[in-house]
Amino acid sequence: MEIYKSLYTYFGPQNWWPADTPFEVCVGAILTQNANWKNVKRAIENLKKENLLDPFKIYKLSLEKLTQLIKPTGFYNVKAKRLKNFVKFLVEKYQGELDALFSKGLYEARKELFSIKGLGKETVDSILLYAGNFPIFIVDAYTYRILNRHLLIPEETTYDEIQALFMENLPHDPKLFNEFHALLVACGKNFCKKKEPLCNLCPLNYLHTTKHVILE
DNA sequence: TGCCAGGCCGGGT
DNA sequence: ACCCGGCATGGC
Repeated sequence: MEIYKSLYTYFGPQNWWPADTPFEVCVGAILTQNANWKNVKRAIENLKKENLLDPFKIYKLSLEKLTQLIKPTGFYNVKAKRLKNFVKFLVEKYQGELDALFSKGLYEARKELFSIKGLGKETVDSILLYAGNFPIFIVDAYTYRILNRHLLIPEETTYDEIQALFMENLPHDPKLFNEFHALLVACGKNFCKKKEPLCNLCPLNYLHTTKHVILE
């Protein structure tokens, strides 16, 4: 919470996820896998321009056409298949309705999403939090690097451990988890980059100097 | 200009 | 059970 406040004070509200619909969140979550968000925006624009940002339309779209449209995100061949896997799941199992999936509850929906090839932990959790509004904390490369660099976690810490760390120390509030993750990304983009081992301007700078051990 | 981005899978130890 | 190469474009 301390960290959250520091980040919020510095960066302000992030207004995530940048999308018009829950389905757009899901598409963005898949396309942003190890990709620059600006490239993802371009790909989503391509889909919107042709009015294809819809589960049934992507379901019917040819793989080749889909591949062309999402090219800017990189890894377009695998991502096109992943999108296809996702919409196939959604259309054939839930009539294309995300709400039907989400009505199963957080952990059942999470299990279902994991069964889709190409959706890993971060992608699934992003869908659950930002499209489903479920209180699940997302861990990503920024989260890991920021915590590790400020000596809050050792190198070998896993996704599940980091997620548990947040979820055991914070109220399960989707609004809080939403903002917190977005703030960590903002911090990571601006300060805790791979270069620059020490981030003097980082609003979390105080953490490793004052030997904070816990996340509260 | 080279390194990196809001990961994930599959094959090899 | 880990470890690592492959996937690939555009930003800065």
